[in-house]
Amino acid sequence: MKRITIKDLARHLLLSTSTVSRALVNDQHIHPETRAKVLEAARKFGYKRNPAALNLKYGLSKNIGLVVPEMVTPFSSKVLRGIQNILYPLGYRIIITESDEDPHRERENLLLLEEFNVDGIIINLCDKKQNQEVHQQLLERGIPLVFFDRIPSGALEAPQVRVDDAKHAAAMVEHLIATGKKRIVHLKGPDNVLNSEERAGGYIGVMKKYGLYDPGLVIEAGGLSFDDGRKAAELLLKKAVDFDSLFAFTDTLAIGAMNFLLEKQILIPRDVSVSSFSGTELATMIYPQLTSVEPPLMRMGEMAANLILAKIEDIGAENKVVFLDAELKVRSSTQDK
Amino acid sequence: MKRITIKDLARHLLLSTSTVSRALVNDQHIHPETRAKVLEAARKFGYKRNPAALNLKYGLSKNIGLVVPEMVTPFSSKVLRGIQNILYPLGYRIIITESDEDPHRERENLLLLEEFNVDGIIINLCDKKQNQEVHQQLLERGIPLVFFDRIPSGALEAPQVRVDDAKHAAAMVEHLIATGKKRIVHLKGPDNVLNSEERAGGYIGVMKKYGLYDPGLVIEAGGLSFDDGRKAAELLLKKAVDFDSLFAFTDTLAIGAMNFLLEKQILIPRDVSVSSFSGTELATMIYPQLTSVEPPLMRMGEMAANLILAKIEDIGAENKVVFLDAELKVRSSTQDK
DNA sequence: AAAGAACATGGGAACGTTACAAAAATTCAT
DNA sequence: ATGAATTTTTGTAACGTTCCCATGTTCTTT
Repeated sequence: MKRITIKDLARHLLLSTSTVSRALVNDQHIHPETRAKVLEAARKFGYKRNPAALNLKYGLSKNIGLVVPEMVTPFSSKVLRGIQNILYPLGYRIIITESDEDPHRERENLLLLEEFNVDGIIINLCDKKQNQEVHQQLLERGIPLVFFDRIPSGALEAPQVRVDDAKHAAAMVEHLIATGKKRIVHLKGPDNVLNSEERAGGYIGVMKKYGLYDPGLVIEAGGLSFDDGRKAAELLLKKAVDFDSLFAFTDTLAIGAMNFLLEKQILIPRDVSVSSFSGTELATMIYPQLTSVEPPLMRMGEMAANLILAKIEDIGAENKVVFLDAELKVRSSTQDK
Repeated sequence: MKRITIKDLARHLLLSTSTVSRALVNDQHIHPETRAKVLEAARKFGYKRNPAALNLKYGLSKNIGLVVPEMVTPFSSKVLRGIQNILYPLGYRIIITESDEDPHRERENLLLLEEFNVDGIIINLCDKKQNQEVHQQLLERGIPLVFFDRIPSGALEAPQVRVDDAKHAAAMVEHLIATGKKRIVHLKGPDNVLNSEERAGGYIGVMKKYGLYDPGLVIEAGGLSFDDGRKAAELLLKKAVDFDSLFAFTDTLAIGAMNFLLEKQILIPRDVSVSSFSGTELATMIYPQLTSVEPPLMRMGEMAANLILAKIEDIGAENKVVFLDAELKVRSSTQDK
């Protein structure tokens, strides 16, 4: 089926392509009657402008790349939703790539997206500094980047959307303490993620404030998967750490740990209460439901989309760092009932 | 940053654009030495062919659309992974849209993708017949469709990738019976999904074979969400249905039901064993882990990608219906230990 | 040595759209 | 009525690439 082009319309209406084009873009230098006729014919024949032609003409592909560490949990999907909300109505296409928590794949994804001629890239890092030269390079080549959630350690000239990790981690620990917990384990995220340090910082601050801090309570997960969570819990038991609650860097870690504890007949929340950061739907899919700090993921996506649009429009636009407020959702994993 | 074009290379090398082009596409009518020079310059200046120009020239956008009901569970992500495996190396971009289990949004997504000028669409339906005119229309306009997992009820001229729902459902029921269960509830999928009927068919067949069939054991879920699963379980208890196990249409339904049962102190698998179809990572994220029929999702995606490629290459290609073999994964939700 | 074959390169059109300059048609003021 | 001002329309180049045709080289073959 051949696509209807402006030429087809022009031929049919005995007008020049320029006139038809002007009618379609609502230019002022055109007779209202002519415009009406063109619009009518366009409707009738189902004319749609050819994005490729525009791309070629303006050098803008109307493609935005998205790079995320994984899509197994609903985290990225939620952010994607937000991005789509903003970008689809504007005619942008979104190309998604998964890094699989592997900086090497992240690098490949970024280069692939550049190949695809994207107008900009929205990215959730898998490593706080591994690909910094690539990011820098992309920026220098005029491809704007926007970081969200997991941000780079160095000072890159790019906007960011994030939450205040330390603040919300602190709030969570306060919550645990308020429910009477004293031996709160922090399942810290891996070193290669900047947020690990910040959330741990929030935890340590509050623990110290109440005189509860004990370095033995902090245990670092090797990665961010369920399995890493399991292994961390296993280690806790093996080391015979005395604990009454657990605050994990992430949903996945918390759930992995929780499952291991349940297998060992440790009841939640009766014996140990469990909580996490970066809560997604996952937190409500499991039993018992997981208390978690939930960032407004959809808004995060919308914000990131708006920031990238601003950068596309004006490459010199300010590199804002936007902090969004997360919500502390208390669920059954931290309250006996 | 200006993109390097063939013209730039031509100017620099004092050659015509035709020659440069020929060197780059490895045409035979070119002196090896010239080709080497061009390739070297291309490498040095970081030349990349402009996809938009090719799109315009050949009328192919190298965009493939993907339409899925949801991305909250890892189901679609897994399929996407498979699709990417095949299509990204070939320079295709994949544009993802979510229908949110809403035929109206599915329709909008399809039209959006058409607007985006995709070369083909891979789709997992949210309703077996709601948008059939749209699908038909797209096919008529020369946009190939490939269906996977949830397929249309009518006979559309399009390839499909699926599993044998009845067969695998039957296998699951056999498994439950083999573990000594007799009162097996089937949490049937909603009417608007074709697979519901087929999986229920497999269930009924085996139940009858063993003389265990009782219509009272079949309960239809209103939808496919966790909540629909919860509600179904609630209904089971309210109706005081006597059952010792449960086979759900889907992971999400099974998990929703399971959580409700757990809340009511019904232990799994001690009191009731639970199983599902279309298992994803979700099945292993929960406690106890869920026994499930797991279709090879990544291969499903790869298959779908290959089928759409065949159709793009030759619109008249055969409309194959590919059946993939699913695996029955037995986990703790159906075995006492 | 000449004619033809084989090879290597250049020129230009085409894909669909828009923007600018130019031309044509219309309106207006005197 | 007539030139000037204004409105409307047209022609054309350009975006980057490829491909066909034409032209110019070099190499065979007799």
